[in-house]
Amino acid sequence: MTQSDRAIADTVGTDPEHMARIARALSHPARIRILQLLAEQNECKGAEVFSGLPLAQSTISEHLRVLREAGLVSSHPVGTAMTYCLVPERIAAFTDALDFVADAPACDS
Amino acid sequence: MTQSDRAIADTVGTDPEHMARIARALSHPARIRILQLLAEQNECKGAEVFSGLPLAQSTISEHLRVLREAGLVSSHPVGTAMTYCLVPERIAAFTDALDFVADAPACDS
DNA sequence: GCACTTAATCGTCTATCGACGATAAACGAT
DNA sequence: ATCGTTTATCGTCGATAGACGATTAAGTGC
Repeated sequence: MTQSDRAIADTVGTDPEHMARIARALSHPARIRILQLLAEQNECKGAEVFSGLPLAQSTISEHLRVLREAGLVSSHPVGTAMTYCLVPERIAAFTDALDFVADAPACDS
Repeated sequence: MTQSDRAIADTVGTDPEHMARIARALSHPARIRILQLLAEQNECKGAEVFSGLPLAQSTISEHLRVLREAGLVSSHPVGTAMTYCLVPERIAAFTDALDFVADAPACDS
């Protein structure tokens, strides 16, 4: 890892606490599914998220809260409903931080 | 996402269960620290991992087990000690899968 | 064989997660 | 104002995670 690589990494945030929080938000299949659903709808669609998963409405709402608190998803009301959007930059920042690990040379043994 | 992108993604594995398992393994600050430590030592060093964190030996051993079971770290005995190595490909595969979400167009609202 | 070092496992405890149904809160429409 | 729709929150429960010290297992060296 070069000096400038390190600088970029610091910008992006390699803080273990922070990275772990993001990973935690990603650590449930339903939440991955939600992100994939949102990624598929390039128009950030409302809460047919609720019908897209075999889980109770309250459960999905909770998953959305976790994703929102991690900054991976944003939401805003639209009439009586809600629109959920990906925040791709946050996910990209996380993968960037991880890449400094992924790009490490493999063990030579 | 193009057709060929999708093919790559499938190869790499966008299965939510699988992705969530990897994220789960990454979801603890101590485990992130361990990966960073291993990435810094380009020679995959033994268990001065144990002295690198303010945690009991048994706790760190447990974290290493989680990382090993997720395939992110490998280990082999060297004399009476142990050598731990990153498996960068596994981490890369995970970030690749995530990038299909990270590369999604941002919400236009 | 016996001591010594190192890592993994066990047992226990507390804290957090994830699921659900029920309820509340916000809003639009009539 | 009331009703229906949509989402968030609450309360509860069982399951899992994470920490630790103690113990076991594996390997080296005498």
